[in-house]
Amino acid sequence: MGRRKLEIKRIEDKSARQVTFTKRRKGLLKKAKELSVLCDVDVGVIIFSSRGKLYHYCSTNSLTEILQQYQNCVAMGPGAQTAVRGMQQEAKSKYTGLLKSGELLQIVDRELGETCVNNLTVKDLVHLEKQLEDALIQIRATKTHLLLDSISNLHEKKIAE
Amino acid sequence: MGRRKLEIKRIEDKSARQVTFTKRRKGLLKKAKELSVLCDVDVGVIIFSSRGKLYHYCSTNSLTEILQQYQNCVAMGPGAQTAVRGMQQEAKSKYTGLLKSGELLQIVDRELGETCVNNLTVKDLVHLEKQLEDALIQIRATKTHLLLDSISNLHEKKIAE
DNA sequence: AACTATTTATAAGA
DNA sequence: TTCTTATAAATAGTT
Repeated sequence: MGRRKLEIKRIEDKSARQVTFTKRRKGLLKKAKELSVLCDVDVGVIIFSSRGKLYHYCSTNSLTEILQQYQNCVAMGPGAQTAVRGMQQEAKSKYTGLLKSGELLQIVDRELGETCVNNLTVKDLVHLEKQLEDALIQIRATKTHLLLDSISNLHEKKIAE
Repeated sequence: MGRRKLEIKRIEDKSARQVTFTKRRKGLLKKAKELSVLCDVDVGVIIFSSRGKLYHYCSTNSLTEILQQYQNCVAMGPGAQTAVRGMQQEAKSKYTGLLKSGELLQIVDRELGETCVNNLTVKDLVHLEKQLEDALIQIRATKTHLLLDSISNLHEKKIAE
């Protein structure tokens, strides 16, 4: 739909490619929205430009929700969801305090046991993911704390000069 | 683009809605593919019909990669997107195989050693943080992969009925 | 960034 | 439903 019929292959001219990207990206996102509204379905579109910039559309709050639907489709039954949620709560209350040396990691390791990752269930992975996230939060908080301490020290020294 | 101009709102007639869904779904997936080829970008499209049937397109091997990128970009600020990309490349080359049982965690734990977390340096924490991030990326990729596999299985079963 | 000649998508009809 | 066709919409090349 233009002056000429365009062969569908990579546009070599960088400038032309960029222009086409802008036009067609807009078009695709518009059509995704129209489809979702007209037909009352959930639609998600993700576009990563070559420079790593993200463009997206989704009919629900976030694509994560759509992923959640994938999970819901999984046969395990509706009870599995509640279980996962409960497990996350447990993890949260269990590790609210400061991360002791390797403690959390040991726990994770123990739970992982000798199981090969190919035999892990989604449930296991969700659990592991949550624990790693908690550990990261702790690590980052500690790091920030240390950095702020260093800045304070420097500041005091400067004042003392 | 049809005999009449169509207002973009839910089509109430069920039959007409189904016909439009079939047509526009095909169109959207085609346009997604064209965009990805013409402009050399990564594109993912997920469509969930109201009956829970899944349709999707992705330019890379699996939706897993794109969803992974999306998850990371959404979790962090938009500025961190480029950094994430680099990190993922690094993690990918570092842990090309599957994550062995607790292997990475054992490494982290060993590096943490007997040191109390309060005595760690910022450098140590940055290192630990990085490793946890890598582990998270692996876990998430594996989880998404499992989920998509489950969907495929379900889909096949449904077709088999 | 706008324009417009054409192609493409598709709404309604057969 | 599938195929057809008139028309709307998207967009390639131009200015």
